[in-house]
Amino acid sequence: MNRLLEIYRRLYDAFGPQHWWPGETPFEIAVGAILTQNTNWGNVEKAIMNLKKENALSPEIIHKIKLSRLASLIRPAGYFNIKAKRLKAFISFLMNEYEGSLKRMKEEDTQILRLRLLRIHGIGPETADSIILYALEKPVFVVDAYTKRALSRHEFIEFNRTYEDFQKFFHSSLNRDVKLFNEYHALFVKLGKTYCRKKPICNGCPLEGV
DNA sequence: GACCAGGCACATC
DNA sequence: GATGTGCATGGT
Repeated sequence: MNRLLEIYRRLYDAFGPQHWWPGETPFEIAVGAILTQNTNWGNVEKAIMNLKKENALSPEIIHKIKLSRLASLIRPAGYFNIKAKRLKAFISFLMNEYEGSLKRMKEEDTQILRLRLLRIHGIGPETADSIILYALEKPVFVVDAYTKRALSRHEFIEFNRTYEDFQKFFHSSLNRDVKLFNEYHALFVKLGKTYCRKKPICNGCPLEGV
């Protein structure tokens, strides 16, 4: 039995479907992926609400809006000066290379696109993969801090391995399935919020004894 | 008041 | 390649 599928089954049985990503459009998902960097999702929702309220949640508006104005709108998400620049950088890329269209971006070869996203200032591996998986619905596995904690605590792989090492671990033993990767990552986040935090609450953890 | 949250870039050794 | 630091709001 594939151990990673065993973990998936346990998480799914414990928590059920997670209905990710929370967002109405691919563009909103991509914006959320940048805003949620090291930040509680509730704060991101407030920032996105501000953008919607001002009718600013579109590539064209964010592209031309003043940096200081954008920063003040996304203030609740934290790191707002940095994230305003990161949003601008991503959207310049989207406008210049794909006519502001995520549908166009989706047509790009996945590996090429991933490398191009990683060259954008402020887009690292987790953000790039979140955009590819959740906004563009292409099968790459998203690794985050919760995933690393859970797998290292249960001695599957050392915490200090690289992002790519963790990702390969999943890619090499699971089918490249968008739905599976979507649910699996979301379940790791759920697990992390419930049990596998910096200060773990291991009692009752569904991964006990895997 | 301390600690944490769905990272990333940059400096320094 | 490894380690340390700045970025910042809001909930527990």
